[in-house]
Amino acid sequence: MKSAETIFRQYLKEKGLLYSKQREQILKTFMKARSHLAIDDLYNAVRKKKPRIGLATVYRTMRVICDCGLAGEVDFGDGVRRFEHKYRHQHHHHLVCIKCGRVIEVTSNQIESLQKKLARQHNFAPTKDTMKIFGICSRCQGNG
Amino acid sequence: MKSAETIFRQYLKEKGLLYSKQREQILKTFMKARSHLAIDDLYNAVRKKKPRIGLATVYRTMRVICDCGLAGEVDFGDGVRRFEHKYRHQHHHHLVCIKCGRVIEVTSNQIESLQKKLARQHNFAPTKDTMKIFGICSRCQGNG
DNA sequence: ATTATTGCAAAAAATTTGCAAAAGC
DNA sequence: GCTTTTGCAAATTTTTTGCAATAAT
Repeated sequence: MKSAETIFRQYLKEKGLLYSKQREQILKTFMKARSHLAIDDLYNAVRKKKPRIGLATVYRTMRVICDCGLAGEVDFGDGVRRFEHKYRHQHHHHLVCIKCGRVIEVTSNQIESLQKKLARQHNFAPTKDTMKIFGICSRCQGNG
Repeated sequence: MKSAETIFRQYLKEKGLLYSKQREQILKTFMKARSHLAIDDLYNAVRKKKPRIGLATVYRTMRVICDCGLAGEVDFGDGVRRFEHKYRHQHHHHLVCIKCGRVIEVTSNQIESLQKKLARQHNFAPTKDTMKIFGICSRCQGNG
């Protein structure tokens, strides 16, 4: 299977874009980091390696990384845009704890097929779907 | 069944808040309008009745209207915050057309119960859930 | 009379853009 | 060498906040 870097390089070449040091570093940092990072988290992490990098470059590069399918945007309803990994990650949904912010990833083939069925019933050609359940996670139910 | 206005008034009283002309007008305009309106749509609609109203008042009031359960925030992934009706509306999910922006509301008891099951499996106490399917709607599949 | 609310303008926060200098191919 | 990208700062966009004047009970 192709590495994330290979996918990125091929995508850039295909679109006539360049493989800059900055893009390389941002991809590396993103791939290494935990999922669900905000731009700011990523910006700070990248700055440790490349202190002079600009925030705009991180924004611009994350768009490209999303476009090539290695990352996806997620929104947990708190107004903060986050990115999650899509390389070697299967499609999943989220349980979002409204107390501690923890995010649990879950998969369900049954939900997938119900989604497909719903789309079919409405003659709707689906390209993407998201499902989130907000609530209190097991850890937080114990503490006040 | 209580009217939306009654619910709003009772909520305000209960919280020690006042029933101002502005709040009255914003609720009326919201209740009359189609669902899924952005703050700006609502602001413009309200201004036709009360030209001197401030945008901040609309923001502040919509928060109260959400808090009392008459409206809910929705996000269709385009960076625009919208509000939908929750008065006499059953819980539903959305099919969002990425071409024309049309939003189709759908309900599915099966999905609801799978969501509950998923939550139970993770010892997660759910308070809210959202599901959205993005894709091309039937109308748009015909055109180009 | 007392307290909450308003409109306005200013502040914040998040994201995008213009541009000259630098880097990639 | 030509084109894309970068860093920076400025501009946009969206939302919130401070505050003196006003309205609600």
